[in-house]
Amino acid sequence: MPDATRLTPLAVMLLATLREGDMHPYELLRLLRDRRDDRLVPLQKGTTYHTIGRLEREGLIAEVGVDREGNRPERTTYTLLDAGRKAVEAWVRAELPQIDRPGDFRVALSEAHNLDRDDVVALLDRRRELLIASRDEHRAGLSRARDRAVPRQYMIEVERQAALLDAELAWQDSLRHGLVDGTLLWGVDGHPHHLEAFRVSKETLA
Amino acid sequence: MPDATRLTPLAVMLLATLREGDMHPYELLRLLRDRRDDRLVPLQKGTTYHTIGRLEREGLIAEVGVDREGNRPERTTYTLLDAGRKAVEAWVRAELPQIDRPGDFRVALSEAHNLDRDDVVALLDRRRELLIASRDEHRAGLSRARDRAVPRQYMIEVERQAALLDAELAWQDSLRHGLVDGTLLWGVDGHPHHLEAFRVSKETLA
DNA sequence: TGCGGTATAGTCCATGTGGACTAGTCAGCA
DNA sequence: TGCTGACTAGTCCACATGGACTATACCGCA
Repeated sequence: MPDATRLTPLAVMLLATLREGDMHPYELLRLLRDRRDDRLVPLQKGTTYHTIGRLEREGLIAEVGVDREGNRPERTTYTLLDAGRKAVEAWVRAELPQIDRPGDFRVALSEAHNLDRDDVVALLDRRRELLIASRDEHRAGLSRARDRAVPRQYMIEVERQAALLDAELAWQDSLRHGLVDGTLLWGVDGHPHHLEAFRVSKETLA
Repeated sequence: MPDATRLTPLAVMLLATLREGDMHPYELLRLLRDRRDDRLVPLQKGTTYHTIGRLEREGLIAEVGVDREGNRPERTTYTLLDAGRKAVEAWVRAELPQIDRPGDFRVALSEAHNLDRDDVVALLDRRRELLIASRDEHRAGLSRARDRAVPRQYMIEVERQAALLDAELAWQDSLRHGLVDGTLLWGVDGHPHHLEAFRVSKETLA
């Protein structure tokens, strides 16, 4: 019921950004680029406009007037609907425990601050199991390969993957600790001046 | 000159697999699936057939007869042309030093054994600089954020990325050591029975 | 005053992807 | 013997992506 149509990572970023206020597509794009969000998703113009159109047809955002400045092309401003807000949350909940689609996970992690602490911990715990299973499969493959005297040069990508999975596990466990023992402030507790702080945080990478 | 048209990761895998002998598309697909190469690239049927068609039009592979068994649909067998062989190598050379498109890098790494040792070291050294630059940028962003008292909850994705870049660097340095001090056998030295060993190595993940 | 470059704002088309569909074959089982 | 499900082999269509294109406004500089 939450949504039948699967959101793309870009769609999620656009919806999430619209929480900060009504905007027109080009403004969204410029904002995300200034914030270096092209680290997370490719930010192309064509794709952005198409995505906005789609989100409107799906009832997640809506037009709120067409303003025009001087003789420039008209700018259609959009607003985030409640369905859109819910769709983001559902998407984050769905992607946070996954390990395929690493790109999507990064986006989900960036938007995880919308969920509350306990939910994030639970979702990441599910992810942890998948990480361990995958790491073990890779290790098992490596030892089978050794048994069969397979030259190591063919296994370097598997070795790398195992190493990175270990690193991911280590990082995630440290995040978990921060979340459960309260070291890492979360949600409303975490930001003194609410949205202003958020806005700044995003610009800080530039 | 090497290629004007950009290869997709799947195309590279298909070309690389055709080195093991002439095959028809379905056989390629089944082989790659058995080898769990869907770890590296999505292996869909539609995409596979389209890619094969494209590779033929571009002159990287060629039909070598249409065989048919019983009343089943005809199977068009393809062979790897020399241009195709070169295209794979060029692609690997191009992707191995990059850090955007992590998925492509994994494919390049899997096929790196076609290049010789010194080339791989040189290409990875270029990549190392990019890794360090990116890691440092992420760290700089984090300390700027601290200075401006940006709540840490908004920075967790950046923290993660910095941590994973460190892990990647550590892994890559260990690979480099193996390559330069000869611990890691490479190229023809590395495999006692040539292609048989290779074939086995791929199946060993299953 | 005129020129070029960049920013604003958006459209359009070629290509790539992936799920749905077709259709025959074979093995197991009731 | 007939039915079901899985495997073989491939086609087709809807959608997403991204580069190219259009067109106006503004700023600096010569």
